[in-house]
Amino acid sequence: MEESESASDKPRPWQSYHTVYTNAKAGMDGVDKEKVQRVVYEMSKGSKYFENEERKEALIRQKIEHMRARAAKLSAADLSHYQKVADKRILELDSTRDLSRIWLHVDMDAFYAAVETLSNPSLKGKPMAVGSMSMISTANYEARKFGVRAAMPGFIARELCPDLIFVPTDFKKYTYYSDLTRKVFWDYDPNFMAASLDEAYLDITKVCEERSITGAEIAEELRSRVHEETGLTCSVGVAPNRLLAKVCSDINKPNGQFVLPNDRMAVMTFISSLPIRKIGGIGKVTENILKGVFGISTCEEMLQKGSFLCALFSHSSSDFFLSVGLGLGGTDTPEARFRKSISSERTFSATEDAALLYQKLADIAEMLSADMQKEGLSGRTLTLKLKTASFEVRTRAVTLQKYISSSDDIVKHASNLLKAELPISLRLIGLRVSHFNEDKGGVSGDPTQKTLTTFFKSVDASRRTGNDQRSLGSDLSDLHFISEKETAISLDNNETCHHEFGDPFERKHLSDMDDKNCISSINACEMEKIDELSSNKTAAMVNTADVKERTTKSPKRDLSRVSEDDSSVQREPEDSNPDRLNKEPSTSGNEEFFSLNQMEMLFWVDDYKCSLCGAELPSSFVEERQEHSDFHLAERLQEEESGTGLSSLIPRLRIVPEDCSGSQNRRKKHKSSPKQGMHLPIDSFFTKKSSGQ
DNA sequence: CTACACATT
DNA sequence: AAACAATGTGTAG
Ligand SMILES: Nc1ccn([C@H]2C[C@H](O)[C@@H](COP(=O)(O)OP(=O)(O)OP(=O)(O)O)O2)c(=O)n1
Ligand SMILES: [Mg+2]
Repeated sequence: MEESESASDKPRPWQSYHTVYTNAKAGMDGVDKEKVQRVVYEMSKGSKYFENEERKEALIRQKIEHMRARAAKLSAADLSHYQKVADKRILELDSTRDLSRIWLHVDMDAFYAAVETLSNPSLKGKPMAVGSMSMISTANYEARKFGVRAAMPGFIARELCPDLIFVPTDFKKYTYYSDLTRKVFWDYDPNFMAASLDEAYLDITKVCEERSITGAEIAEELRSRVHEETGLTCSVGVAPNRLLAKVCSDINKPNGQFVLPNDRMAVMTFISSLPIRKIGGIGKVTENILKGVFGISTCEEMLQKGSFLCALFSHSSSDFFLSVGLGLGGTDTPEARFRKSISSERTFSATEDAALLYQKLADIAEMLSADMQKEGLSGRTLTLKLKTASFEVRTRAVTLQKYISSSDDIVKHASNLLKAELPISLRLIGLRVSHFNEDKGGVSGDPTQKTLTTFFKSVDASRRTGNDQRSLGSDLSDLHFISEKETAISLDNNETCHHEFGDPFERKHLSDMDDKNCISSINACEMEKIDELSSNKTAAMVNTADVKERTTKSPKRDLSRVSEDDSSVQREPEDSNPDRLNKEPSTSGNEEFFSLNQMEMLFWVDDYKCSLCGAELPSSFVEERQEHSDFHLAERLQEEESGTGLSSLIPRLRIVPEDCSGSQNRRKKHKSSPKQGMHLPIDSFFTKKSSGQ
């Protein structure tokens, strides 16, 4: 506020620092962005963190310059060619539009903060943030008025709002309330996809039909039911696909809803003036690049600049951008995917003491190994992640001949990787294991499928548009199946963080955009479905409706993890830990879902009784519930097994195909697959080569 | 495959 | 004083 200087000559260095904290977000209406910018800058400048941010920004600026130069070099002939390419792709994409489904996205308002206020009403009306001085998970709307928001360090937030009250995170609480909301969601779509503890996607097509009522009415009813059951408010978005529904739920947040009719014209009108940054998958960097290089700020401009996008970006990236311009998104259903990697990392005060670093490494290996054991995982690729004292991140990986999972094996190989980096001053060490064996995909026919998939790639790939992905399994009401993980961490005191897993919604792609290509993906998803397994045997039993065509969603598992770490704070019972670190309850529990879900759905009636066997377990017994669901899962798996022949299964089994290369999407772009050149050879040549010089 | 970058919660 | 953690995905080489 007051930057009282009227003088225009005064230097304002903070204006050059681009924080993400001033981006539009619900509750940021009357915020004095200039002040936030200045305070964040003042609190940041001179720090190692800040210097690294500046370095990264400089690289992005370079990237933009480079792309600009390439765009400027395109000849009239090139542009003419790409215009044709773009027009053709737009037509193809548009032909995949499916306006037959009605998707609803629910997003709880200031979730963690709202839950904390329920348990401590005295917080009502006061600016409050959930998290620590190091990191804030979220803030209530009173605090947001000051510019305080998720992902902001607490010490900076306090500067913006001196009276800010800090409340440590308590995942058990959030999981409990999340389960309550899911119970409501389940009534509208038993196959709903949970995107995180506080978000979910529901395909309400069927409910609307059966009850002959509109999406708006369902939204209204669902919101009031959620409020009745939990005392919490949420915001809803209803649209023809998930990508749009997600955007819509943010429009009238908090405690509001927005319905986008299943009408092509309505969609195009809506999407046209929409800032691209509102689309999931388009973050700070992508926004800057599209704006800086092509002057694109709104979705409709994606179509207008289609020729440039096709000329400078990879096929998948440009397809994604074009589909955004058309307002396309995922309308299909499920598929659950299994985790592809598991990792653990820790931040500590920077040190260059090799012995100390090796000790930290061993600690992390221990935690990771423990997490892997909980899920019976073992993998061949080990990746060491390092963050230097200057915040520079490095990764070093090795792919082994054999699968490893023991702490000793991990430490052994990780030490070799670290050794090559010494001497070095680090502030974080992390380890990730991927290339699993376990899950392997067993189940019927995977191998075959993969192969086939490969072939199809070009072909069918087709996709269906949109895609999102999702994840989650969905359902299950209670159990949180899905798992979301949230983690909180703590550093010194308690910091917390968290996060959940993903939601997969729409796109992913991204990547670095670099000059040539970048991003991509869009559709995708498809993939094989696992269904084989699950659906087969089990599915048969229950299925709710069965249908949706194929399997319906399967569950997904998820990942969750936890780590514990040093001490710190609380942790609850074990695995799930409390705040600080993350936690999530479940862990292995998730896996079950998928099967459970499909088949019968294990559900906690009245929130305490198992729908399958009547056993009573209050939702606060997170772990116990997991074990319980595991038990049922195991039952099902056995049944399945006998049928399919999987043999070892363990709890998690199912695996999905996954394969490394990405089957699903196909689009990965040329890169990996040599073959695909078919469709875009021309583009590729021009794009990369000729223009690039 | 490896390394890196981006995104999301 | 103080800037997380976990996962997925794309891409270049
Ligand atoms: N960087 C982030 C983003 C989110 N969260 C947590 C806290 C949120 O309560 C929860 C849900 O995320 P949302 O993005 O939906 O944010 P909120 O629900 O808090 O607020 P909103 O009202 O904007 O949805 O996830 C977090 O810990 N760190
Ligand atoms: Mg929310």
